Amino acid sequence: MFVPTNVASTDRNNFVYDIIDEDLAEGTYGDRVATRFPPEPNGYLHIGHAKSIVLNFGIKHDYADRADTQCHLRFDDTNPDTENPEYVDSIKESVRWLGYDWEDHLYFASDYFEQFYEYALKLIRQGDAYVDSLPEEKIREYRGTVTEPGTPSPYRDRSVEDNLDLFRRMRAGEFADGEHVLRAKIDMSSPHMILRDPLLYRIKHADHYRQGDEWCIYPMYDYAHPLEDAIEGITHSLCTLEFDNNRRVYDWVLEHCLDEDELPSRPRQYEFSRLNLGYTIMSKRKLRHLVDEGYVDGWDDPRLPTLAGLERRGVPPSAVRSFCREVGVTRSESRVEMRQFEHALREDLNPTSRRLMAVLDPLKVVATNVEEGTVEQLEGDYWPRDIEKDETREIPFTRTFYIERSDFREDPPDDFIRLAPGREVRLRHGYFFTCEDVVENDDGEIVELRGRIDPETRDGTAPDGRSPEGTLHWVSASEGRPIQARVYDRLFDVPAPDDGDAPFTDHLNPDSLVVKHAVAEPALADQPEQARVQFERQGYFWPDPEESSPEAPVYNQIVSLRDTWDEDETRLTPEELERRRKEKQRQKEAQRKRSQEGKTDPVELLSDAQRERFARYHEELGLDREDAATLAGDNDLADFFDAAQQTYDAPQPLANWIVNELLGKLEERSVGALPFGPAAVGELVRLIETDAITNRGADTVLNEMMDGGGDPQAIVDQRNLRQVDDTETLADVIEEVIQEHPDEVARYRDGKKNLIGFFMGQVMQATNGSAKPELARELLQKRLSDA
RNA sequence: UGCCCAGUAGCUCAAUCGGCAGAGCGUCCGGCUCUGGACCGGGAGGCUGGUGGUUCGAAUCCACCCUGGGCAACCA
Repeated sequence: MFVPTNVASTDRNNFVYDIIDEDLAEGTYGDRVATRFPPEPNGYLHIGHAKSIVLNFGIKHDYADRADTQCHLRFDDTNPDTENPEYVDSIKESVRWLGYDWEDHLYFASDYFEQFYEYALKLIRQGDAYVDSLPEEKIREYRGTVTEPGTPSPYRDRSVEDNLDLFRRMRAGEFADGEHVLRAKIDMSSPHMILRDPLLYRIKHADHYRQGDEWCIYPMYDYAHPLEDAIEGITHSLCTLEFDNNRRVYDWVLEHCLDEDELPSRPRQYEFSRLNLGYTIMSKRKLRHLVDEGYVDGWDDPRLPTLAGLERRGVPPSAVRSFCREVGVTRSESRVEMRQFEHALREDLNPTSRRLMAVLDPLKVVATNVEEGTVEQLEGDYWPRDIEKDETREIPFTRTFYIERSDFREDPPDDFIRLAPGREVRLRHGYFFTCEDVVENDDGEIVELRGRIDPETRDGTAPDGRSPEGTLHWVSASEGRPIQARVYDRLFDVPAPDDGDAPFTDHLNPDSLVVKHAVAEPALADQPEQARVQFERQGYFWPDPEESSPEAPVYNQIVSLRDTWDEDETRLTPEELERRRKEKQRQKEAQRKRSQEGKTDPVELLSDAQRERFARYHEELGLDREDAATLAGDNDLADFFDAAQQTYDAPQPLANWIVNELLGKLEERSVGALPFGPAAVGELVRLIETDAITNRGADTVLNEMMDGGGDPQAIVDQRNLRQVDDTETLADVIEEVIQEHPDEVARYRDGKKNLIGFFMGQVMQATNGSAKPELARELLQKRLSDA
């Protein structure tokens, strides 16, 4: 079991953690934090799911010291057509592999079928659900489109008795598939398609892998999911962005199924963006296609982003966890570069993998001054000097050995620091070697290199102090052991194989798997079972768990070493960076133009009646165009504005406040739902305009009014928000702030003038936001420029 | 031509109540080195999608616009 690190819990904050912090502070759920990972057992898990698993189970660990936490593994198995136990097992296995433990919180949505049914009866009795007998196409037709409202089904107004009877008979199996459905009665004309009477249940005479033929009606996701969360006492229900729309039904279901007293602590859904990785695909359907059509070797093919594939490839689960923490949790869609994942792998593997030598693409080398048949045992450290581990192994050196074919160039470029004719290199853990001859076959292919070692350099240093630039790995020809090395590259050769019109299989990278007949030093056979090792200068490898055997070792490359010399087409050269920068600049410029061209006068968006009101606001009251249009465009808001003028007749300041401040705090509420009326706002604006309070003080007052109403003047008195415009008082405050922040003062005087904002912030904070800002700023600037 | 979501460094993300625009990756330069790895030091890279507004002060609030994505399954 892994122990979460402090880094993970304190540094890796995200908006979900902010929400949990707040709920904990307010006691929304007491001291409970319950999350869940709810896969449907219809496929294998992939790296995208890992993000969700790490988020959900990570919360359980990160909050364990502050709250009563749990994370459920729940199979969302409400569709009998696609689900089966094989997937259940593989999912459990992958969650465990990632290092997480659901303890005794293993659940199946199918266990709740009876409860779902009871809740459905409740909805019907409340008049919130009805049985619709329209055929499928008609339902679709009646739903309307994104631009046209839907029309109610003729069955929408069936009596509660009829609905109850029909629904019971649906369950009893009296009807064929598709004859009836149960629908929520919400709003067929809602601009949110999802609220146009969503389906709750459909008839499906199918065997369920856990329930058998017990049921012939099955609940839909939108209905089942919120109830599953509520039944299990989930507090924060985290899912991906595409469920954003569904949240409206989620809330509706809970608000109509749960009792009044359960609502304050009901589960809430929050969405985050799913993980997209470059050069691969993440859709279950497409992954299945690759497996079924034989493009890859099963769900656990090491090239696949499935967790089973990563496991087989040798990726350490700890690396997947830290990768997921690194990419973070946000609501903005993004595509993470593969190199970010590779970096996480290397970071994990570097301190934990022994170094060994293996030549993947062997080129024969003969050291002519070494006697034939002698085997000299050299000693080699398993760990580089910067890793504090001290272990060695013996490495046999012989007259004939292999080096990497790519480590020799007959005609080397300037910056090539490896072997070339006449050039000396260091053999890792061994002698300096100079190449003297190149032997080619009839085709002109290099088949052998000949040269001499310097016997004085056995310990890696020369008596005369010379030191070759390059160091090569090598393996004795007679003592080395043949192994098969499978070198993997990205599965696709484009960053986004999902995009575009061409079938995604067109972008398959033909070189995603290269099998090498390699040779490794003998010590490789002495490693613990399934040990991950680094083949020096190449990458990290481990034995394939399925196909490797002591007699015929097969090694998978987990990830290559970072290589700053080899040409890599995905490498970001300075030119490429410059190109991208310019490209971005161009796009911004183009966008600017388009946004200017597309700009419309907000007045054009008004109806005729609203225009009349706009004209009055703009021409008679003298409001500026935008404010007038914004107010006129919202009848409730405009009424509110008109009423507020009765209290305080100052149109433009009132409009400013209502549009710029009140509107921002309203969010989804309407002005009618506020705990205070227009008179209070009129009063508030009067306080500002008469210089009784500052804008910032007014903001504090408004916030308090948003929570519980109240009289502005009373709040001002109670919270002591009266504006401070007394020079002496302010000077004292400023003096104090300056004394407390000598560093910032120095930096300000050094030229970092925008620190004035910082100082203003301090002054405002010290005065509870009631310092007269213009005066404070003036005094501050004066005081700060005094040397 | 509806509703919802999102635009901050090349990439992924931060930025407390509106108050100093930062970090990791990548990149470049230097150091160290028996891995062209790792490590250490330093640099470059930003009109916070745009325009206007509110404010002493806007990445953050308001309006309009631009770009990208999601939603019209008896899938989840």
